[in-house]
Amino acid sequence: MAAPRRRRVDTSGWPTKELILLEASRLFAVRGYLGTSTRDIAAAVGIQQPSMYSHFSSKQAIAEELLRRDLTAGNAALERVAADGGGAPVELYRYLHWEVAHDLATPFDLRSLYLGPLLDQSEFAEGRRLLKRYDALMRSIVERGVAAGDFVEIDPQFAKRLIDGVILEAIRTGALDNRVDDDEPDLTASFVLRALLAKPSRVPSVRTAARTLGAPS
Amino acid sequence: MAAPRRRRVDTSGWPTKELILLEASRLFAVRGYLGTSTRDIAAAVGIQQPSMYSHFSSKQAIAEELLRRDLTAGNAALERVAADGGGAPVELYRYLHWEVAHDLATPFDLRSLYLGPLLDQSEFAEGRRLLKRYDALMRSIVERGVAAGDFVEIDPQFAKRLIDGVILEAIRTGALDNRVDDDEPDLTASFVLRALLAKPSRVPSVRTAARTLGAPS
DNA sequence: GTCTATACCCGGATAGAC
DNA sequence: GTCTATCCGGGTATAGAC
Repeated sequence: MAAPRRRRVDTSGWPTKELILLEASRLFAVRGYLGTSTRDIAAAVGIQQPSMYSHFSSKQAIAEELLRRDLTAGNAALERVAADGGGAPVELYRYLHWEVAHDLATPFDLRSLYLGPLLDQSEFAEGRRLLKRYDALMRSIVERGVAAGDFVEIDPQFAKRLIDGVILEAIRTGALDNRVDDDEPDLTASFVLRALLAKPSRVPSVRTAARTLGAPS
Repeated sequence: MAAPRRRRVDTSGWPTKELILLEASRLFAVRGYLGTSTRDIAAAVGIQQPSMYSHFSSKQAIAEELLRRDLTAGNAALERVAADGGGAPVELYRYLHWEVAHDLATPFDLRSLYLGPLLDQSEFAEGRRLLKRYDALMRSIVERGVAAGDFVEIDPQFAKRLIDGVILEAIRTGALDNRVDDDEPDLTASFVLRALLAKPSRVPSVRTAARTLGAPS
């Protein structure tokens, strides 16, 4: 609970539209989507409130754009990992590593979009559609791992929920400065694999295999 | 994502104040705290909006009461578990088991209170205070487990964050009907212990020892 | 304790000049 | 693309009768 400072980003030269997305994501994270007014966002960017409507047709459109960009990138990474193959443990490790690294590196703060009830609202159907794609891809990996005997015998849907919990925790605290000095993406992926692998002693070899393949860029 | 139905509770004979707390918690969970109006809550209870102010001085007071009850119960369970002793793995198992069972059993739906940015707002200082107590108790267990060599060598603060992620996932999905048929509290606690124990093979004996001690009632 | 009526504020969004 | 001015709806909360 020590002084949660935020990362700093050099925004010089960013177009106004990008600044709106950045500041909106941060205000959404701290005050929530509904707790953030379009006047708050405009003030953070340094423009007047109606000027935002030259870039976005509504406040909702800002949140949609943030969701679209993030979920598209995540799904693309997950698809590349699955296409590269290597077996469910390696694929899961590689995706978790990418996801946590992504959460730590992105200037946007997407907490409230995934943690709050925002995605449950009918207006955000596109985000839900992209999230379903993620669900299917992730469940496929877990199912293959269980079927192949790589993972412990566990309901794949249940395992996926626990994995989601760990990922959301990374999103939840990724923007804060209270992180450990070590390799957080590796620590997180290893934590999940220790819990899932039928033989936890395989974690080092999975890590090595994943590292050989590199990031799903 | 299959049909998330909600649990049903027999509320016959409940006093109006309790009905307000129940319906408010469920509306907060689905629409968010700010997305829920006092009119919504009153309509769900079956009274007029101003009648709520005979029971609570403000909408915020409703959320505070929900937080106070839940966090007080959780901290009490955690303190009893720690007082009973038995070693960090057993204590962690017992608390996680209690917490998940509690999330599945409570009629209140407290998702938005813990998942959204609500607790970050300055108005909810009491909730933050109670949550700090939880943080200290939980970190103490993890630190003892690492120091004693029961757990893998891991930054205790980092391990606690991952545990929090799993607990929050239980809160996030506990009110839904998409759960597995098996013993979810045990599955969740076992998942975490497999990831944390230096010797994952100890999970069965930890579970047995925890079961012998029973629930921290 | 519950009702009706209402005060009052603040939010999203539009109009139209520059 | 940004500004000022403004509309309108919906939100919290209070007043006061029953």
